Amino acid sequence: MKRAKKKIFADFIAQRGLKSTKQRDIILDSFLSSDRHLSIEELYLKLRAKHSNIGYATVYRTLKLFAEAGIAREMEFGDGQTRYEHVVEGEHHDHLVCTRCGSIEEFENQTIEDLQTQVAADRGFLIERHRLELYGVCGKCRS
Amino acid sequence: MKRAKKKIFADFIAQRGLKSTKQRDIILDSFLSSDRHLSIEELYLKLRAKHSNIGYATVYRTLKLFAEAGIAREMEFGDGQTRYEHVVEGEHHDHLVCTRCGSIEEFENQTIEDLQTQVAADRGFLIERHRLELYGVCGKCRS
DNA sequence: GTTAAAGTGAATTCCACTTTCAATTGGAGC
DNA sequence: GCTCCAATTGAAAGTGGAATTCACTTTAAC
Repeated sequence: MKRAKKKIFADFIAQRGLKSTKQRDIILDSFLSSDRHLSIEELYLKLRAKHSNIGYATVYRTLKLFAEAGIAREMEFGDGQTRYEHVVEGEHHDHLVCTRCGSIEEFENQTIEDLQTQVAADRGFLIERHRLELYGVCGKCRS
Repeated sequence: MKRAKKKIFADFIAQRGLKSTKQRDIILDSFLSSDRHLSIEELYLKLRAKHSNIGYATVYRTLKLFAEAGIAREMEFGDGQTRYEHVVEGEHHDHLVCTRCGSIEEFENQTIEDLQTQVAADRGFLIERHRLELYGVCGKCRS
């Protein structure tokens, strides 16, 4: 899967006439082997540990590129930081966010999706995207 | 209803040992007779038109107070600005946000709520609150 | 190898709040 | 009404994360 993502990004780069650089390679590598919901800051700090010469701006711009290339998605869970999550082809999911430990789980529910579409249709509204987040206490924190 | 909200806020003020000031009265009045999803900036500008002596910081702090008093709720719809919506006793609703004109509609769907609770329960997760927003094009913008 | 376009990163700016602080103002007790 | 003091106000300064600038570097296509 990591291969596939790299391929997608390489194609994106080529198709847009952009350049392949070692910073982008490093950032992509690090992103792909990271937690599924990473903020710019977190990735930047992680990178600094090994590559002290990569700037915040580059991480910021590269993540934006990932989003444009379709291998990452921008998310925000109310802590004021934009997070980037890995995009899996054809998959859509919503989130369960633990307000104690901050962990983020994912879930899918087609029935909920269908109901959303119906609610919108009833009002002549055409849905482009949605966000559904459930905040609460995860199993681990409850026990 | 406007009366009821004013009563709630007056009680809140009294109970917390805070003071009743003309700025707070003016801001509350303006808030209650406004659109249901107002940003600080929007309310501030609206107020400036009639009362040039009310500062941004006061509007900001007063809206926070409204939220604490339970007559307003903080919301954020991805445009980077915090919005305050009117709270109606015992009511819960989600939002339909038009990405063209920025209008915000509300809706309720108990079945969706129930499914959310069930999804969470299946994972040992206890929901405290949630956010569900559908982004797309409203009926008006489509026609 | 040359070179022009693309990329980089330290530093700066932007922006939406948030807090500070000196001056002002309710309001409880005379 | 008058005093006193904590609460309030608003201009201005501060914050923190995002976004942009700009003076170099690198790439990659000749």
